[in-house]
Amino acid sequence: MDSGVRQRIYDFLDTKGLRKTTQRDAIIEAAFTTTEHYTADDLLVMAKKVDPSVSRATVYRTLPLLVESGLLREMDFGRDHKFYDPNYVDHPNHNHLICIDCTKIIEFEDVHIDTLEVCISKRMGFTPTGKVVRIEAHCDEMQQTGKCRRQVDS
Amino acid sequence: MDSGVRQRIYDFLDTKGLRKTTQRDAIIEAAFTTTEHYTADDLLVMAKKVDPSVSRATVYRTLPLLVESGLLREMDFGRDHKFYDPNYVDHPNHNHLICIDCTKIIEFEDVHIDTLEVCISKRMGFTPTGKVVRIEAHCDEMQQTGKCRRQVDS
DNA sequence: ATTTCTGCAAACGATTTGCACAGGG
DNA sequence: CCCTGTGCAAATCGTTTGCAGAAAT
Repeated sequence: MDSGVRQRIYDFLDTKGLRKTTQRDAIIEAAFTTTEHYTADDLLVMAKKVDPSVSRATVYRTLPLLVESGLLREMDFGRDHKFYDPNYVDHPNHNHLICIDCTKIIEFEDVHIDTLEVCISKRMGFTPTGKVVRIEAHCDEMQQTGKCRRQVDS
Repeated sequence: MDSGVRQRIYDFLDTKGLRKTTQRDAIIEAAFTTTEHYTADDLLVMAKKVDPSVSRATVYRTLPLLVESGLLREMDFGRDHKFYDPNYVDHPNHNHLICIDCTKIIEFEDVHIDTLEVCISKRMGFTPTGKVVRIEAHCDEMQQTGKCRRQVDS
């Protein structure tokens, strides 16, 4: 976990007059030590490994703070639960491609998309602050060989 | 409502061995007579105007069918409920720009995005089947005049 | 006649919240 | 000390589901 992350969050909390606690610390530690996407419940499990006293309620109360700080991103895939993506810290403009064959999510960046985002917005009289780009696609490998190499998914 | 839409849905239902019912008819009528986005509950209200016997359960049971048929699209904005967008029938490739100032949602199409979708996917070894592009932006008018003309929102 | 559909109301499940105590400043 | 943060358990609320009767083919 990038040591600057915790500092950035505590600066953010400070600005809001919120306190530094062991539970929040454990949740932050867990939230940014992985590069995987996770649900609130996943995070609870991970945070409990850091500090078993962390409760589900605190996770649910902390998540919106992390999102508001801008370091964690809430993702709405078409699925049931909300997912969270900690990788925006290092890759603020990344996008997602979802493999229909193995449901694996691949992150990618593309400057053309970023440029288009601005151009299109400006054309309509807007100044963009963010975007969500999600592509759903079939794996060519699956098409040709009948199986998807990434299919190591849980 | 485009008369072909109902036919297309009933063809779809037929393929699945499902029946034509007055309630489904009312829901379909309501679902595609508007160009607004709506929630399941919104649709219930609209469908009840067509046929008061329509119940919430039937709306919830019909919505996934319409989505599966490809004529209705489920949209995950960051908001609480699921929204549905009936405009993919006429504009299968449209995207959304959300005005942060008035929360209004503007639909737009852009061939460059469509091209990029294919190029980027291919580069990674995929064949795209669909995309979600959502831009969040500030209204320049708001920036300059202090108010957003579109702010006639509910 | 057979099978799917429906409305109703109860169930569900992720998330939120009220409360009394714990802990940071 | 004061005020915020916490765990617990109960509440919330959009959505799903079991059931018995209604409707479609």
